[in-house]
Amino acid sequence: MTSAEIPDIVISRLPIYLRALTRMAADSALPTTSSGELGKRLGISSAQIRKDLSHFGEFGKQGTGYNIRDLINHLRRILKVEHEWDVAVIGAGAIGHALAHYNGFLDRGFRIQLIFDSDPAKIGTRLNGFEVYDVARLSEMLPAHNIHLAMLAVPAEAAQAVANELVQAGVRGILSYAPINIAVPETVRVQEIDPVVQLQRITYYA
Amino acid sequence: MTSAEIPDIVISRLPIYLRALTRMAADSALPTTSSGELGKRLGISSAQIRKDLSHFGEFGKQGTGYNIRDLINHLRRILKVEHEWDVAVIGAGAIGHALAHYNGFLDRGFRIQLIFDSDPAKIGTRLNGFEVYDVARLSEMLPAHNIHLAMLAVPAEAAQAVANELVQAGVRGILSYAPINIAVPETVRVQEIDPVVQLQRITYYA
DNA sequence: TAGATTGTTAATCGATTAACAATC
DNA sequence: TAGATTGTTAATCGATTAACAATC
Repeated sequence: MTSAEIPDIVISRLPIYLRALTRMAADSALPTTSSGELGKRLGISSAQIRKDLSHFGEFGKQGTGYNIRDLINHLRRILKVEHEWDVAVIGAGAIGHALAHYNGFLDRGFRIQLIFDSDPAKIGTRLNGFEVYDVARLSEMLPAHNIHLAMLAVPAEAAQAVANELVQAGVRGILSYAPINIAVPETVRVQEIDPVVQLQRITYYA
Repeated sequence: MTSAEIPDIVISRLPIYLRALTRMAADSALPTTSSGELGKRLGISSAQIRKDLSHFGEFGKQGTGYNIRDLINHLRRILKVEHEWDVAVIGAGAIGHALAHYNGFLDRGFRIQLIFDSDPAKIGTRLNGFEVYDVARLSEMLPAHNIHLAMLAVPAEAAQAVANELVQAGVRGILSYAPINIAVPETVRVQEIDPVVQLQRITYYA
């Protein structure tokens, strides 16, 4: 009954639940919600939500539903975002720039700490207050700052090589914006964001 | 036997296959590949790749595998990206800026045509050569330019209202960067990109 | 109490995989 | 021919849903 056996498809829905609940907490005066209400909002069946949550404990009350703030706290703990993770951004181009300026990270568990680039013209400049460091210093600086998460926003040609360095530097998870499949040891988790993949999932149905 | 009954999970893998094949075509001198080779590259079983493709036809040859260029063309046709789609970007902030400068769209089936913002300071300026238009002109300009796809890069508070306007303006698909669940009629397809959701899928396993 | 909603069970539904005849 | 690999079938595996006793 370790967490290892919980299906990844379940895990992938938890951040969606957490996001919707956080919004409900901000929008609504009511302290509670139900699997029915949450499901309607997300287009998911109430049974699926209850089943998903049941992998982790009993968070609701019959007749009443779920206390929103409590469930938020449970999900934060489950997803390990009760505290902030320090994150490095690799690549100070347009995507790195957008990431550095995005203000939606902090209250959802992530704090950008370091930004790297390989372009001498960018190294030493500042991006939203962050100094841009030489990517050559990855292996030195990530361990020194105890950083285990990285967002990869370099050109596709460079992505695999940089990913290798990240792994060497002790990174355990990579959010990759490069439109390629990067290969990493199975101890390292990769999630990728490729807008074209998402767009093509739309056009198929056109 | 219409395409409507093909599982969405299958559709979601096709852009990944297409992307990997395009890379293989560029990298390798060999004209063919096999489900085994492609699967190894993507961490997917060869059986699954053959099964997925079998929904659409017979594209391979026993003993030989698949001609890479042919399979690319089949997938482009299936995903309806043989020709480019004109796309609008709503929001000329950091994300809109990154999208406007991204040069990975055109050869994968998408061409940014119009950019909108609500900020008077941005309206009329240029972003990578594109003029930024007043978002109030959405409902006039999208139909005039025959645009049915949009990338939504506005603040979360504005996202639902803008999505409503997009739907009104005849948009059939939305790629949303807003960290909320936007509600649309079921004739409209939405895909969302939320880096925090992806990061939380990583930290769970930490 | 009556109404609402949970957590869980069992049934259903759907996706993945193993295996192999066909054949290049 | 021998080796390789497809497309497909059937079996297996896993996820979703319907239903309901428990209970707030």
